[in-house]
Amino acid sequence: MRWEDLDQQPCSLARTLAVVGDRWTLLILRDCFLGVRRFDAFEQRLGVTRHVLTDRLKKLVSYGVLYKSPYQERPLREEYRLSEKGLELHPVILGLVGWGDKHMSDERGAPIIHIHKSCGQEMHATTHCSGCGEAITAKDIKVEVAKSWQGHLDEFLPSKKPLTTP
Amino acid sequence: MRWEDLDQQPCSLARTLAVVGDRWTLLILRDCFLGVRRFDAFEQRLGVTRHVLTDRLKKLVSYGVLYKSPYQERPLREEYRLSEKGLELHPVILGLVGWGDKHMSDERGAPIIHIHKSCGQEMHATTHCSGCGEAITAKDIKVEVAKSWQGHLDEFLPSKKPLTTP
DNA sequence: AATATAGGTTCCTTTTTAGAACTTGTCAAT
DNA sequence: ATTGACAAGTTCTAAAAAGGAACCTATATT
Repeated sequence: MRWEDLDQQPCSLARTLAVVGDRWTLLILRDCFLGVRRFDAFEQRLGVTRHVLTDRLKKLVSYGVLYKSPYQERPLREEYRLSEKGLELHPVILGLVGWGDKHMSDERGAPIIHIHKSCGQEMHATTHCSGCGEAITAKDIKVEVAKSWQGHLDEFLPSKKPLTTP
Repeated sequence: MRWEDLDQQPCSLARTLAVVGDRWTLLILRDCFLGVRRFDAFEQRLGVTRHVLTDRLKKLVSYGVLYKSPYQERPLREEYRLSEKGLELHPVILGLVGWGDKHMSDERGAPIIHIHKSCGQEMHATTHCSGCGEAITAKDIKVEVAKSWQGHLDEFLPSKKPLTTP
């Protein structure tokens, strides 16, 4: 698979990675969620080269994750803001942060805490089934090819034959 | 910021990206969650070069996300399996897949469906507050510097002053 | 007239990735 | 006994991406 074809793959994960799956994009989006909006602010906070930053912001705008909004005229200056589509990446950010809090923290613990405004508590994200509302882990889920894709994805799901003895 | 210092940053997102934030790693982990375990299976499914695959698998093992498990001797052959730590990345995968299902699908819809074994329903992931259990969106959450990090992270959270007029 | 600012673009170097061929230990077939 | 296949890599060269610094443009300030 070539990297530039990622958004044509029959896999939603691959298609999402076509948008956010390179070196700097998720760090840029983290800063967006923290309220950063301007080119030079991203540059200074991330230490990313201007060339790469220009490219990533353009890509995020072209996919509709960010949009440009003018904040002054003469000379025209625009800032980058999360669209509704971009805001919906929040669960991905929370998932990555939650894993890092648990598995990558040093003795000082998590640097940033999240507070649920409506209940006031310090929280981390938990993942639930949209059908029944119960909390889930990886082992609670199985996957299948969707009806509309059957016959076009036959070799995508590995067979469930035991691998250790033929 | 240099890319190789990412796992030293005072940010759990950055630290997680040090493990999973490069081109192929999340696709490799997707395949792990689908049951793929062997070097040549990853290579054929992903079309990644053997050099890069070797490097990424080594990195995932060194961070404890995967572990090697022998499935034959003479000659020794080992497969790569998700550790408990790796299994806990499932919410990240579900988050990316869910966003792609919603925003990157074509007219055939999502290619893969997820079924919650215990309730039997087709599901997608929803994100909840660990404190009160309510479903949340980006706008329900605010962030603060943790007590143990105060004084060391002053310029990390942007000030909340209005940006448009000084 | 010189300097600052925001948001880039251009140029050159270094690092990563792609693509293909080669290696190693073992087993099965000719 | 030799040949070929298999799994899991390693080694090479070429292409693509990222890093780093200087330059550009329009306006506003000193």
